[in-house]
Amino acid sequence: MPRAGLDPAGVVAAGAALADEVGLANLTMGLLAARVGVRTPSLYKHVGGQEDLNRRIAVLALREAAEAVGGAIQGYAGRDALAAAARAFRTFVLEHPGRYAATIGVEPSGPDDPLAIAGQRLLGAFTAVLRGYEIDESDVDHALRMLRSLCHGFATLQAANGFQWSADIDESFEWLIAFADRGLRTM
Amino acid sequence: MPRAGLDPAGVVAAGAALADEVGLANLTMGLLAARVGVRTPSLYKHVGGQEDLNRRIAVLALREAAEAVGGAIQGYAGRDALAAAARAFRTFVLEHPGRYAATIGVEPSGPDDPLAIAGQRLLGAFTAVLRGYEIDESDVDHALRMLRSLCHGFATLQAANGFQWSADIDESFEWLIAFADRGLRTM
DNA sequence: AGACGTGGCTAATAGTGTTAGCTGAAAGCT
DNA sequence: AGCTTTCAGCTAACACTATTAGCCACGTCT
Repeated sequence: MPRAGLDPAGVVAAGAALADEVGLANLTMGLLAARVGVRTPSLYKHVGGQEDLNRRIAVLALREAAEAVGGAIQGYAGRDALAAAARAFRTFVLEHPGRYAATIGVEPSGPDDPLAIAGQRLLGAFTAVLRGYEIDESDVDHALRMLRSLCHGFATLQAANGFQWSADIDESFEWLIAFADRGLRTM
Repeated sequence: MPRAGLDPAGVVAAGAALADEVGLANLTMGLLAARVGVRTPSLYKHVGGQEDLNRRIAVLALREAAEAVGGAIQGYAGRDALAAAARAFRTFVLEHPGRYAATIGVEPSGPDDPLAIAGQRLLGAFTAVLRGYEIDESDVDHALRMLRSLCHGFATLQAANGFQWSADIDESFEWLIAFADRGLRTM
């Protein structure tokens, strides 16, 4: 039996890619094993099990999302930064629905959990966007939650085909960005 | 073997209640069977299987949510209606996380699918809220999606414990309602 | 009372996650 | 080089869940 040369990172990356392709719910250990060219039990040499795999995919997704959003806002401020962040976030979720779905419902075990750290990094990117607006210190947390709810809600609803009827979805998203921008500017 | 006197509606109601208690992911056919006092295979006399059960729970949840939101806004308009609708929606999701989770990711098969009809009813309640604002016809769809994204995003993030840090969550939600109201009033 | 439809049962099958224990390939040491 | 050690991958086995097949008794309807 020739070695496949796997490591945890490779397994997680393959799992994330597979989740994007077939949907997180259809990501099975057997399917992943076949994808990386190995029998199912061998996966347990690299990840602790399905739950552990899910957590690691979530960490990967949050890091990538933070990277995408953080990179997109570089050099922008105010409305431009908001638009860039929102678009980057939505694009990420739509291009990687499986790994993003893995982030929903996982709870960090503590403040130094890699999951918590990755989440904070994504949050940090949105916080940077808010610095381009004149917002009271006491409002920043609320505004952050509002942005997160808007982006998360819109992206997940679209990913789940939650918008059935007519109007153009891209147009709605741009409208939504403008709406948030106006609200944040007039505080 | 005395008959248990079950029917589809009863099974679905029990399934929804159980999903709220243990989480949708942990809702197993065996657990549900035990709950209603019957062996697992007997459930298949009332529902088509797990997927069918999930759809039916989703329909129930959407109907109940529409009822809750629709009832809450009766007699109110403008900001009061918006606040009542948002609070009712969030309360419903937090009190019934399992059945609400069942609504995510299910797609109606057609316009006369009970699922689609129930979804439209919920949407209708939010549409009624928007009638209290002076919004261009062309903006209504976008505003509706914005409201839905905000409420869905906030409620699901909170239900999944997505808000980790300090600030008070109820306060954030009220802030969010005020934010949306201000934005909708100044269009 | 007798016939019938049907809700409940047991038994069996398939698929998935996981653990135990073996074995040979790769890496390190003398 | 040869020896040892580690460990990635394998097979076998088990537990749990969904689902189907087929039987049987309860309750209803005439």
